[in-house]
Amino acid sequence: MYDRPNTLDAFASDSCSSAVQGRGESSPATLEQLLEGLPLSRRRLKRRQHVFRAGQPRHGLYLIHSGFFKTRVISEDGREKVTGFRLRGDLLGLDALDLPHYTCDAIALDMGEVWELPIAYLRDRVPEFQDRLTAALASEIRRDWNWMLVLGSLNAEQRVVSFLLDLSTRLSALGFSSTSILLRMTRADLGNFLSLQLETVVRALHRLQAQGLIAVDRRQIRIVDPARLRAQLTVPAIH
Amino acid sequence: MYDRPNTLDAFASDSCSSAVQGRGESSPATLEQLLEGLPLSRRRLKRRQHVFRAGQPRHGLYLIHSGFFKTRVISEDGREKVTGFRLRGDLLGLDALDLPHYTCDAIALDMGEVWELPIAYLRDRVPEFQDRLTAALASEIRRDWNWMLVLGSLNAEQRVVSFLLDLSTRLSALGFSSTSILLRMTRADLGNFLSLQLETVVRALHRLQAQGLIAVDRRQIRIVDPARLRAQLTVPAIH
DNA sequence: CGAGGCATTGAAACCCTTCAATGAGTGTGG
DNA sequence: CCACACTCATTGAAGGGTTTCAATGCCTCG
Repeated sequence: MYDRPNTLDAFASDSCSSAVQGRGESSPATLEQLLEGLPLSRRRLKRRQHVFRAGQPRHGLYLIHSGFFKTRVISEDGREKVTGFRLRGDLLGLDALDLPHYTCDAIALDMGEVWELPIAYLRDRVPEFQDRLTAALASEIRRDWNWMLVLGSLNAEQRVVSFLLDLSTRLSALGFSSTSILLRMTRADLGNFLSLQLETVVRALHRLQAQGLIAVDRRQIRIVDPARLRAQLTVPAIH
Repeated sequence: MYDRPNTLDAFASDSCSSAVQGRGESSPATLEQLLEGLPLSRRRLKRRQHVFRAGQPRHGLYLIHSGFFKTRVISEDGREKVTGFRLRGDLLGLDALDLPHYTCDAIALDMGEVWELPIAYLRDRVPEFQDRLTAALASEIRRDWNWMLVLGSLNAEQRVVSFLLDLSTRLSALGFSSTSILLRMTRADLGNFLSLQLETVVRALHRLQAQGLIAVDRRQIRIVDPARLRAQLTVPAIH
C-alpha cells in the first residue's frame, strides 16, 4: 500500500523543492544560492506595482528576492482570480514559459525585489537550471491541485485555516515566525483566492478568534493554538 | 493596451500547444507524431483501470494514444478531487516529473491505450522533447488557473456550460464532432471536477435542455445552440 | 481634518447541498 | 431468457452556508 499525499504535507514539501530528478550530490538548496554571483538584473517594486501584466511580451522569469506578491488571471469579461501569493524564492512567469506573452499579472503587495532570469542563458550555463525549472513547474501544478481540492471540499472556515497554516509553513521555512503572521493582502484578495466573499473571510476569522485558535488584529494574525487549528481540517468535512 | 486572455480562448489554445519557445521551423504538430517510430512500450487499459496511483514509484510519463482518462488527487482523510479529464495527446504524470513517486491517480474511463515515455532517454535523443515537456507543464498550469477562475466566479449552470464548451473544443481538435458529445464520466465525477454535487449537475443539464441549448440523453449530449450556450457565460455573473 | 481605502457587522435572500426515494440501464447467474 | 443485483441518473423537498446589500467604524494619508 502506498502513502497518499496529505494536503498540508504536500504544501509544506513544495515550499522548498527537494528531490529534483537527476540532481547530483550536494548542491545549493535554493535557486537563489545557485544563481549567486551571476549578473542578474534586479528590480525594486513598490506596493501595487506590476512585475508584469498578462499580454505583455515575455522577457524572462522573475525570482522573488524579497517582498510579497500575488499573481492573478483576469477573464475577458473582467472576472478576476488570484492564483497565488508568492514569497521569496518563488518564481513569477512560469505559466508563460512556452509563450511569447505573459498570461497573468504579477503584483507586489508591498515593497519587494525581483531578479530577472534570462532563461536561455541560464539553461546553457547552469547545469541544474533546467531541472529546477521543471521542478518549479511541476510543483506549481501540485500546489494548484491541492488548492482545488481545498476549495472544492472544505467550508469557508476550513479554507481560511488551510490558508493560514500554509502561509505559516512557508514563512517558517523562510526563517520567519510561524505563529505571528502579517497578512499583506486585503480581505478581498484573500477571499478571491479562497473563492469566498470578503465578508465571509471576515466572519471566518472572527469565529476562529472566538474559538481561541487565533488572535486577529487587523492584518496581524497570531496563531494561538496551532494543534487545534490544524484539527479544524479533520472535523466534519461539510460542504 | 494588451489583450487579456479569454477563458475559453485560453482553453482552446491550450489543447494543441502551439508556440513552443525556441522551436525550429516546420516540425510535427503533435507529440505523438514526434515520437513516431520510437520503440515505446504501449499499454492497453480497460474501464476503471489505473494507469498509475499516487504513491507508486514513478516510471515515466504516459502519452494518451486513445481513450478517455481522469486524474485525481486524494487527501489523507479521503477527500477526492478530479483534477482533469484527459484525451488523446495529453500527458499523464507531469505533476510528478521531479519526484520519485506519482502524486495523483490516473484512471481510464473506458478502453484506452497509453504510451510510456522514458523521459531521460527522450531528453537526450529527441531535441524538441524538453521544450514540449515545458510547454505541457506550463499549459497545465494555465489550464488549472482557468478552471480555478471558472469555479470561483461562475454558478452551477455556467460551470457546466464551461465544461461542455471546453470538451467540445478539445474533441473537435481531435477530429470528433463538436456538437455530439459522449460523456465518459459519471455525473459524480463531473460534479467533483466542477465542485458541485451530482444532483446539481443533473439539474443544470436539465435546465440547459429546457432552454433549448442542449439535448441530454443519458451521457449523450448534443449541443443544439452553440452560440446561445456560449452566451450563458457572459450573462449576470452571479456568485 | 476630511477623503478614501479597508474592515466589520447585521439582516435578508438565495443557490446549492443534503437527504430520501424512484427510475433506468447493464451485467450476471440460475 | 428472465430475475436479481448493482451502478448510475433523476426528481422532490427541506435546510443551511454563503452571498448580497447596506451601513458603520477604523486607520492612513494628503
